[in-house]
Amino acid sequence: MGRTAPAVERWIELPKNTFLNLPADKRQRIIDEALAEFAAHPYRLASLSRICQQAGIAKGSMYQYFADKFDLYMYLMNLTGQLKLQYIKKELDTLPEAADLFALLLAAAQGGLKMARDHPQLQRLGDRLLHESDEFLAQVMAGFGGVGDATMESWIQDAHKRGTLDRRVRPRLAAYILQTLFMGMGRDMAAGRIPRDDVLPMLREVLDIIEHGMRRRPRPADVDNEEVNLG
Amino acid sequence: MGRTAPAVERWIELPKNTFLNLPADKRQRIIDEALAEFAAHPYRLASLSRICQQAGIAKGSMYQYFADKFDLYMYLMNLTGQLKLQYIKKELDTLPEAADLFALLLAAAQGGLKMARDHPQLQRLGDRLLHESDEFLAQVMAGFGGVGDATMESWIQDAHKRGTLDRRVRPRLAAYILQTLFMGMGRDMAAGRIPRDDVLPMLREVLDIIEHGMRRRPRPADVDNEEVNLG
Amino acid sequence: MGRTAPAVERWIELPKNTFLNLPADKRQRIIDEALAEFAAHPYRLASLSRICQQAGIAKGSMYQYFADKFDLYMYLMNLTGQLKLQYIKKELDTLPEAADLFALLLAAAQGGLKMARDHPQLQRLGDRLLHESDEFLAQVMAGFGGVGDATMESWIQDAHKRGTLDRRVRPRLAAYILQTLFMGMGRDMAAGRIPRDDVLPMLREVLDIIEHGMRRRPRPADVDNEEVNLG
Amino acid sequence: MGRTAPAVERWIELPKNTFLNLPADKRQRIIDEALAEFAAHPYRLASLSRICQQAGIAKGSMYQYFADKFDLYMYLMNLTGQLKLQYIKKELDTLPEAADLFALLLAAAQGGLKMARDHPQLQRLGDRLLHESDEFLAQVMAGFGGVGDATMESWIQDAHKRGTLDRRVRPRLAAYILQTLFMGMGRDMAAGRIPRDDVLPMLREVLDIIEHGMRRRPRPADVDNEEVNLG
DNA sequence: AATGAATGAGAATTCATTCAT
DNA sequence: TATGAATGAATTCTCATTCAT
Repeated sequence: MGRTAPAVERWIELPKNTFLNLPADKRQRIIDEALAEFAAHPYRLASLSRICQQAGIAKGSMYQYFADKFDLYMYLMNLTGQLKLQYIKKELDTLPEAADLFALLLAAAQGGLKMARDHPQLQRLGDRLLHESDEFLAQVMAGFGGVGDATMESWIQDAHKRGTLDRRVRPRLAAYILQTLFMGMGRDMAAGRIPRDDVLPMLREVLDIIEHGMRRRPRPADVDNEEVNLG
Repeated sequence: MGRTAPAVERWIELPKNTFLNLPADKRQRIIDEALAEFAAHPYRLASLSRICQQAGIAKGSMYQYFADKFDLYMYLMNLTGQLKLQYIKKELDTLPEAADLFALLLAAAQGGLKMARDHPQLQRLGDRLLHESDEFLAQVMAGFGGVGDATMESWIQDAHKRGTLDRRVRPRLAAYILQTLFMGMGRDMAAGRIPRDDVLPMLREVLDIIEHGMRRRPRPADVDNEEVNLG
Repeated sequence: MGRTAPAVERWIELPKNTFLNLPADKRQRIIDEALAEFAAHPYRLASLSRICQQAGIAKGSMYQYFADKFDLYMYLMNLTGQLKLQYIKKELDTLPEAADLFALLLAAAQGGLKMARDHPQLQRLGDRLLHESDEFLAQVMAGFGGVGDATMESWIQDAHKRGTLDRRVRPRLAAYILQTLFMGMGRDMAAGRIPRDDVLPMLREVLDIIEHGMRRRPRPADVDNEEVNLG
Repeated sequence: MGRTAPAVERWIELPKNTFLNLPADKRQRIIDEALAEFAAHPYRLASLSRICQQAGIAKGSMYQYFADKFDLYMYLMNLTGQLKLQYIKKELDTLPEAADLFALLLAAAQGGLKMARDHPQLQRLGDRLLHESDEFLAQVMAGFGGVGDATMESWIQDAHKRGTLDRRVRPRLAAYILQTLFMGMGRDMAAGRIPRDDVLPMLREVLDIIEHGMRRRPRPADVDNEEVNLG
């Protein structure tokens, strides 16, 4: 699947100049059709022939723009990542300097979910990644430098320092819970399992629960009682 | 992809007698290799040729055992479902009659995660399903009689009646949060992103947070204040 | 297709004793299903698996009864030929000793068509033969000793001697015309293109025309005139 | 076998431009080999692999030229139909305006037989059609706009009006007799059972007999007498 | 004598990629 | 720079035949 060339080399070629010099509308057309195809099928089943046919270009031309199928795919993944960052940054910029952890989380998640809502295909493109074969996933990940949910973890550590969160809540775990829920909601919305308009209100409900779950707990005694039940 | 034959008829053929009469080790060998293949690739890309080659049987033989690729796939899905039910049932049986909601949840999730830990391939097989085409998914689901995560929702409703949970926590949403987290953990563990031995302790931590997030909140006034923060 | 063994050897094996010793009903069952299959598909597409399944015998058993697919096929072809001869003979036996040519023809054709009517599958089995590949046809024909439409030719020669027919009608040609028409009608009836009940009256009409076309022509002059038109 | 796509859509693709733009000799080579294959085997058994191998092209290339096996087949059938019409038209054009029925028939049949003589494979291709499954036949026929042997029947009706034919000769039956004989002769010649050079003289002899059989009969009384013989 | 599991060649079709124009 | 024809390996599935029990 794909090639065996080392990831670094791959990265360099990304799209050829021939592609970047293309008239904007033609370039966009190709991007759109490629996205539609890769969002609709797993990598191996996405068909270059179909993309070319839909975009109205010759099959040979695609190879003037990108080294191969994998190159095109990585280009799209890159676009996706950049766009998501933009969305998130835009939401965070609306916050006051000293915003509370859950305000940050809500803003970030809103950014992500808004992107998923505005560009469901990009969301699906990303989701598919988790379900590609391991070899393929490794190949793709080699291209990205560990996209880092480290950011979220650091937020949580900050909140700990401020004493907002219960001390037993490990930052790693908290980040994991939040990421998992956000990704799941994004996936389900992109797949149409959650109506578009429900997703932001739903996000608030989820965060409300999580916040209560993580905040400093008033009377440790109660907690211990319950922990007995859990055992 | 697959066929259009009515689900009921399909069900009957499932594996042919030829397969069931096979010596146990040979049968297991075929199951193992098929699982490995279907766990590693989406349905359409999973290759019968590869399975046969790995299992050391002739390509034609596979068609003595199963009607076609889809039949083999459904057989594996069936095994998975049955096994998962066993795991969950076993955990639930250890609970006292009048167990608390979170005790139930912990037990059920423990069951699921133990299966995922013991049989990561089965877990991945199930996960892939979400990423197949809608059409294919419908075809597979037609074969199963509504697997029902209604159970979890009904548990939550019971807890509401007993007054354990905050009244603003909607059962649907609560069930969604829990399912998403459990599925995510199962997937990540099966993919090796969570070490096997960490998963059960981690599950407790997660449930602890969620429980605190959903339980009855002492002073409603505080909650309202916090909602301001979230805006 | 089939084998390359010399035709004569083939002939000898025809059905093995294991088949002839079979209980009559089981034997008949096999014959029936085999006929249905070979009548419905060209040789290469007729499926032994299907025959066995329909007849309720094991695939291996078929090879206890017949050397191979071709052997079974030839056995059926043989049955067909014998049955057709019986039908024809029966019709001819109803005629007076010194029957006229066209009475003979009508009787013979009636015999053939009655068989086609009573056993459309046998008729189709025979018809298919003409459309098998040349190699296959040669192989089959090698098994039959030129089934002989010589009989018909000799009848016509007799009629010539009696002066019934126009002297310009060559026996070979006359036989060809009649055979072609009879075969065509048989085929069309077996294929359902002619209703069963219409076939015998239709045969009379056809023979009526042919008879008038072949009988001694009163005034040769007229004929010559028309021959000018035909040129 | 084949597809279920509506006939009209099919028609459009017939051969792709890729095929039409091919150098003439290569295109012809492919047509020749395809004809040889489809003339030698029923549709289902005709092998694209064999055609490609014989024509010296890659298997994948065939799918650049035609949508699928059925498309190639229909293309050949089309060629056949067009060519046959040309042959027949050419013969009919040699006739005077007010030609006699049997002059028309002779001309038309000569056209058909000349085509069969010049292109025996095309003839066999058409003949096979009768022995395909009804379902397949319907699919093919859906692509043709009713080839119409109504023409011949109308000729015969005209002849009736002019009083050339005996009034007891039904046009339907007459047309059937002629069609059956012509088709039979075409088939037998294409299969090599009639020497090429014999076929046109033979056709004259056949038509001479048929003409005498159908023309107005001088003394009805005689005819009745003969009918007694036929009984 | 009867079984039925095993086999492997061969079928149609798809697709990323190359290369001459 | 753009084209689109050519390629061949890979896919699922069928079937007559063999052979150990």
